[in-house]
Amino acid sequence: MEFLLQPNVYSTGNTPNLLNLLDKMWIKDHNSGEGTLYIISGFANYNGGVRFYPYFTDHIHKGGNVKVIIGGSTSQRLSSIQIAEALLQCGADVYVVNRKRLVHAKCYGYKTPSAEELVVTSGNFTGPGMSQNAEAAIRIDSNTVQTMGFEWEDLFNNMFSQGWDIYKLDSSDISTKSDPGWRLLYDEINSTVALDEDQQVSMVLTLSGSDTARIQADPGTSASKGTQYFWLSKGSFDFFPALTEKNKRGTKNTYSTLINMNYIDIGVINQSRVTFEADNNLDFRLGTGALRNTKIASKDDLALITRKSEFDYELRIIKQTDASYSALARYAVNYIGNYGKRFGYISNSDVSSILGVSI
DNA sequence: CGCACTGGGTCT
DNA sequence: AGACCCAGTGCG
Repeated sequence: MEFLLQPNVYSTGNTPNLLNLLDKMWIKDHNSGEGTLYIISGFANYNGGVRFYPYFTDHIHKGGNVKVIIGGSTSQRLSSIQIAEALLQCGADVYVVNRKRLVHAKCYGYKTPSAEELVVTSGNFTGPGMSQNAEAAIRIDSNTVQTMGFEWEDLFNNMFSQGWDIYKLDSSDISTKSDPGWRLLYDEINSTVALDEDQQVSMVLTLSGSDTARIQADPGTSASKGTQYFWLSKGSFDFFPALTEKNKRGTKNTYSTLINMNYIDIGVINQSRVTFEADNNLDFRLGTGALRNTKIASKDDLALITRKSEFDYELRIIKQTDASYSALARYAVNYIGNYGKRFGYISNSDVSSILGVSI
């Protein structure tokens, strides 16, 4: 049994967030191909599931099942077209329940011939719900699940027999989207809504040696070879748009998207790719090629990445010697990796007052 | 020539 | 084995 309140506020089992709790339950403690994985969530978006798509696919190819119930609405942005497509492409059964009030539960788990496990949480199957929102979650072990008489199939069957307005989506319908269930889902990519106020934030990231090696390198040298990245935490999926682009060459699944990056310090506006290396080493990387050879950032300097809108970002390097360094660095509260890297978020309005510029 | 890929390393 | 860290290769 394990309880947590994310992000990294309180945990009885050294698990910082819901994403890692589901990692443990579904991937570490469950054998791919065995039984059925279950998801119930009122809200769902692409980045909520991006860590799991290769595993779901593998699990289903080996004979397992994935059953998903998500909320939908024609008037509210509950669950997205993109996550429904991704889950269907994994081979999952996807059910959309019309109207928010009917599904406000968030439960995750699995059933195998020998065990059933259950996570009950406030965290939705979304990027923020998985990591940065303050959400509680409890993982209930199979003995306790059995003792209380919980069974996933009973829960699903009872939900299906309530007479609710439920639409089962079909993978053969992805291109046409003729089923009315699709109209209960919103479009993450082509939507024009402004960011919520709580998403008008900047990421504060301490830079590692590999983050700045190519920035410091001279052109044409061996140290300048390869791609210039900032390595991020996969706990920051929610800071970026849906990572819906899959790799075209190569065999290891990656999920990425392009964002518009305004490199304030050098006056360059470029597209930058943010990539999750799902089948390689779980790297989560932000391409920052415009900084190559510029020498404007050194190890332990800060990158301040400001999200202006869905796809528009600004990047500022804050040197250790800059006056604003300490005021900004204190927002990088999440320790990640094993080399002292930290990241965190600060509201854009607070960035404005610290830097004395309008963001 | 830059960046999508590759595939290790290292610490927990 | 997970998750950042690092140093490239070779493709377009």
